[in-house]
Amino acid sequence: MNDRSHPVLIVGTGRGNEAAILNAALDAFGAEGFNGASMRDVAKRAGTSLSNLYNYFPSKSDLLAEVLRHANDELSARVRRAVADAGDDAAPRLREAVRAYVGFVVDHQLAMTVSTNEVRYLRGESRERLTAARDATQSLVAEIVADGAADGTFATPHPADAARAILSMVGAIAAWYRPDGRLSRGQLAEQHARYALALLEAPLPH
Amino acid sequence: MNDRSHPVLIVGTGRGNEAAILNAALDAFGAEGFNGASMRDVAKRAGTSLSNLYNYFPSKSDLLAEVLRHANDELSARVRRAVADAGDDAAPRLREAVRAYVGFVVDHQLAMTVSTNEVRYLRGESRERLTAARDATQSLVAEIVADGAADGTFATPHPADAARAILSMVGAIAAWYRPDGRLSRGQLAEQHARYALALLEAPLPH
DNA sequence: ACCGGGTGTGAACGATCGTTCATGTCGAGC
DNA sequence: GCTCGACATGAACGATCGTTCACACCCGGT
Repeated sequence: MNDRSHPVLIVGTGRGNEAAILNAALDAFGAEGFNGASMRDVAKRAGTSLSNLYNYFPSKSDLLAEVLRHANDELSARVRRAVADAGDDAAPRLREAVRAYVGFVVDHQLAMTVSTNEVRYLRGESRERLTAARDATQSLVAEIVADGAADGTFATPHPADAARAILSMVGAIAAWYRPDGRLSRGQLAEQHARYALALLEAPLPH
Repeated sequence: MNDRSHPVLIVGTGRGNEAAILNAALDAFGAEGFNGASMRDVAKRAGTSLSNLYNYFPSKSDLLAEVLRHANDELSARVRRAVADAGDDAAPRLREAVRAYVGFVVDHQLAMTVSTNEVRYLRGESRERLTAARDATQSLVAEIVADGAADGTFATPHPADAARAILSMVGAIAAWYRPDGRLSRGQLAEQHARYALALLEAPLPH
């Protein structure tokens, strides 16, 4: 049991069963959807009791919010790290950002799926906090595109929307990717980096 | 009431309240998700009684399956029509296919959202039937890409996956498009047609 | 005149939901 | 040795769920 094809998203948090509960919630929400999964499902997957969940999270919604926060934190950290090591030119910076983004989607496919499909079930402040955090992550890519468009590296006449198109295309990988499929993790990242640069009308190697 | 910014997806079907129920189910599933929306919600939106729904559809799942079938039928018809009038060359054929696809997403944003987000709650035969129908629709675009790659119109080294990337990018419009936003329906279609051709590494007008 | 099927309704069933509560254990700090 | 908070449990609450049922209305064919 617990033999996964991907790294665990949430590691020890200091509190007793918190990480186990969060990972269980990720699995449950991913398998059945937020409304389809019950707190009893989450408890069973986490190997604890139903009522104990409420010692860690005040409600099912808060549990979802915490899961999504951890997912975006990891994605954001990966993209930030990749871009920081990519020099100053827009093209290689974008290439590395896309490769990092694809890497997250492959490594944490379920987290990406839950992030895109279930965020709409959050309400109020937690919804806004998460949307803002996700926008910040996406801005990492959008700024590279804007820089490249400004200095002529990217010739696309619509750079502002192109960033969103690229992120949509990359995020959607989570909906169809299978680890045992035709494409390896590396090939997938390479292909999508090229798609992104082509879409931006950047010069490509032949 | 019933003052919509988009055309109604399902029109009269011959049976009494069938179309009203299907459109109500589309609205309910779109607003709350399949598991979040109740049959009582659907009945209220359709202006009929809870038990009467079961005179038309044997279960909530069958109701979802019918909604998704109508949505894909309309999308498929639009793309087919557009491609049929687009001549023989791959580039204009792809352009018209993407424009038609974007047009559907804009005109039936909720249907597109429900189609992508809720299809996973179908099980068994209805799930397979719908997946097959959706694959057939997507193949309309995939075949154009394959033809264009074969005759050299599209220079991308990865044509098979490029079609999926394009459809992901276009389908994702449903997640963010707002009718009162910066982009008109026509501009959105034009931009995405260009994104698609650029991604395929086709020659572009300057 | 009657009858059967399509269409409609309100009440009800058993199951499951998110959440709360009373209670228990256990180890760290005084 | 005692206390207190963190962690854990099973039972229970009221609400809501999908579905079924018994029963009515209406109308075209006999």
